[in-house]
Amino acid sequence: MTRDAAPAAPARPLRRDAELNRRRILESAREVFSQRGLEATLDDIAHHAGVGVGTVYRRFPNKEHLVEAMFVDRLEEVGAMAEAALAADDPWQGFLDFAWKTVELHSSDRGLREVMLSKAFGRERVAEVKNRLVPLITEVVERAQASGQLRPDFSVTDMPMLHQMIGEVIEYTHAVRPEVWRRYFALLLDGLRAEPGRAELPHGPMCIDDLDAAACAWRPPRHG
Amino acid sequence: MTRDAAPAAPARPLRRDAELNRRRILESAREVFSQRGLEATLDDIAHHAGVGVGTVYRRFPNKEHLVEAMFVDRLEEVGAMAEAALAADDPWQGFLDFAWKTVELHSSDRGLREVMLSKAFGRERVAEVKNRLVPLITEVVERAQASGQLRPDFSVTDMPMLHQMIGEVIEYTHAVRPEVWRRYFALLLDGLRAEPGRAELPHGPMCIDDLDAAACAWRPPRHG
DNA sequence: CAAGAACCGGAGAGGCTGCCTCAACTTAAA
DNA sequence: TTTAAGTTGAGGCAGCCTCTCCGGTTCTTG
Repeated sequence: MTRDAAPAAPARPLRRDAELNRRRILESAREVFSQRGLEATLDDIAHHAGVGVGTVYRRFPNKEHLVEAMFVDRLEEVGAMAEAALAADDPWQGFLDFAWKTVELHSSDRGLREVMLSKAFGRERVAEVKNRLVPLITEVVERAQASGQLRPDFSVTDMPMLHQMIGEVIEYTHAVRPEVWRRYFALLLDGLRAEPGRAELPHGPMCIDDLDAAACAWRPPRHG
Repeated sequence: MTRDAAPAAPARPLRRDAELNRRRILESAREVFSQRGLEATLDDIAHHAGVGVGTVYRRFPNKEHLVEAMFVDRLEEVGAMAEAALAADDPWQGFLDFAWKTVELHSSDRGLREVMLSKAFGRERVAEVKNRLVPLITEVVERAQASGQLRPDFSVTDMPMLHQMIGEVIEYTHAVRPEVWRRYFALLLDGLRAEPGRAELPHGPMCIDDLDAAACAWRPPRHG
């Protein structure tokens, strides 16, 4: 559990009810951010936690600090996944597992996806964890390449783009067919093998009506 | 050139200066929408055209009508591309050309991309043109499959998802490496061939710094 | 060369949304 | 019992966008 936000806090313990509320807020933040992304309001989170907005602001100076407190742990999870991939006997299988698992994580947590792919959220701590991830993922990729199973012209910097692409599919379709992203990720992975091959797609295509429904729900991103 | 927006206008000709302004507005709308997407304000467009906002609103009852007037023609272009694809000798080459050309169109016109992939913009006329596109594209796909070169488990409904994926790459990277999307589209297409094969990627990977810059600029989409 | 219809400009009304504050009230803990 | 810590939620403030309005300008026609 991440501690509160004060820089070098003397760690004065919170009053019992306050501590309870703090937990409730964190819990709600996790739920709300994962469903609605970082655009969720602190008002939303407060309401969802059954406390007043003021209570949230008393505990976290602003949204950014809350995000920070929220996502450091989850980012560490990704690190653990990378380590598991490196421990795998078959480098290619390790790579595949890592890729599927991280995308799965993104699919279940919109907030995490946004923190991972943008530098606009979270501050030092988040950036630091992310930096620690880079060499790890690089090795996952290079090991798979060295084993001759991942195409040699693939690059670590392609990884976030993979996530970006599938992230968009998830965003577009989650209300209609929350699992179709697997189809497109499989398609993508079929283009990644060094020895070309075709895996069976793990999910059928959408029908036109699904697509229509998705198009109705979708709103394009807002500026930069 | 699309005419003005009145339902069954008696076609009273505009005054010369008014007509000039109307053209200027349309031209600016095309430019501004294509660069900044449909989130651009009518104020922006007016300013860019060197006229007052009032002038825009005098000519187009609201933003939606302007969008409508704007994009019907461009959508027709896509239809023409599909027909060209059907006329190609090699069905697979036709499919490839169509895919590359449409994505290229999206890459140069953010507004068009948004109109294509969302049902929230444009009204009857746009919807109608889009509907006419469906059977055409279906045939492009099926012809490529019948020739045995496009993988048989591909579906027409996968086409918009391809565009969605690459659209996101474009969005994410255009400020930094406006052409990398080609790399990822090639990767995707490598997963689409029935007979697996590896084409040389038409664009190298980004370096870490580029990726960082892209991540800084990127803001996640805003709700639905 | 009027006269007047059509047109222009752009400040700002009106409406929405989101971040955060504060004064009045409640409660745990010493 | 006292009091510091905690809570609350309406509302201040700021930004953003769509669209209106009216004083002033410009074209066109008789």
